[in-house]
Amino acid sequence: MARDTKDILKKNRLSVTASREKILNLFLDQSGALAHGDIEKRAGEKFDRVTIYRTLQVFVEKGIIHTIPTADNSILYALCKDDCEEGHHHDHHVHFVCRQCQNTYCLDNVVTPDIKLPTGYSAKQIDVVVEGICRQCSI
Amino acid sequence: MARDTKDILKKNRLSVTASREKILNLFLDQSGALAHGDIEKRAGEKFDRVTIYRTLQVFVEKGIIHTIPTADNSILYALCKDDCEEGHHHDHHVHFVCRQCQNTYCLDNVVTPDIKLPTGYSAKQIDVVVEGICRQCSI
DNA sequence: AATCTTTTGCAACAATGTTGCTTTTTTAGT
DNA sequence: ACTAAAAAAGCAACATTGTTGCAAAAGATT
Ligand SMILES: [Mn+2]
Ligand SMILES: [Mn+2]
Ligand SMILES: [Zn+2]
Ligand SMILES: [Zn+2]
Repeated sequence: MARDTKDILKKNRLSVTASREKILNLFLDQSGALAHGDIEKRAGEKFDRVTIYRTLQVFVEKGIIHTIPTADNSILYALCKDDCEEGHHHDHHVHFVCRQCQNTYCLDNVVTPDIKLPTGYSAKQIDVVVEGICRQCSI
Repeated sequence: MARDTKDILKKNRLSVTASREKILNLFLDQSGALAHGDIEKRAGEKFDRVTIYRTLQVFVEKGIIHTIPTADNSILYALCKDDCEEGHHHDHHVHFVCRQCQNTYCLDNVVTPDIKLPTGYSAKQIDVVVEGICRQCSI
């Protein structure tokens, strides 16, 4: 349980609690994205499902984590490494879903491209999800 | 109930049934994407929920409709206008979610860009979802 | 340490999705 | 058109996932 978690929570004006530290640590210890279900399993039966839902919601609102769109009805969450703020995210990176290991990664260095839209449409946010084989799995 | 639906179903070697025709027609009559819930409402209480689930599943497998990734845990479906085949989709267009009317549209003429990935990653499929204001809503 | 505030856990509920089985409908062959 | 075989629909039961209100517990502040 690194000291980091307390700092991150305090910096975001959140009270420091066991579940918040635990859940935040899962994200810090992990390169990929996590679904609510993953957290429920890895947290080790310790926390109520409702607490996890509420914690994830607060983390998203504070700009600590962001959601990743998927085509299969599961919301994924990953740490924000960009300069996200409360109520305002700035995640402009591409997400990668591996068909083999099933993990989803933030490709923090791959910036979402601009998209030329037809007249009349204006873009506020662009999400790119690439599906394929990740580095680990192509070795 | 246009003649089209029967043809489309037959072309895909599916038996022609009332629910399949009804659901297929909802997609044909509609420019935007539909969620399972939308279909349940618009079909007018006529069909069992299970039938709708199974119909959507079959349509996706046959390449008649495709799913659209969302960040809010709802699977959206839209007609395939590209040359999709059974078990193999070829939808390479961008999807647009309007923040105002909440509709999701296939921008069939906007092709998904290539993404340069870090070494080791290989792409099989690229999904782009643009969020903003649609043409209708910006008038 | 005492108080005030926030978060947690619980229970109950709602919504969504799945499965097995029976009945009904469709299809294909006569 | 009639019949037999095959496929799909409907139903019920269940599983999973997400939501809400409220009392108890824990955290922050003085
Ligand atoms: Mn990300
Ligand atoms: Mn589409
Ligand atoms: Zn992988
Ligand atoms: Zn709109």
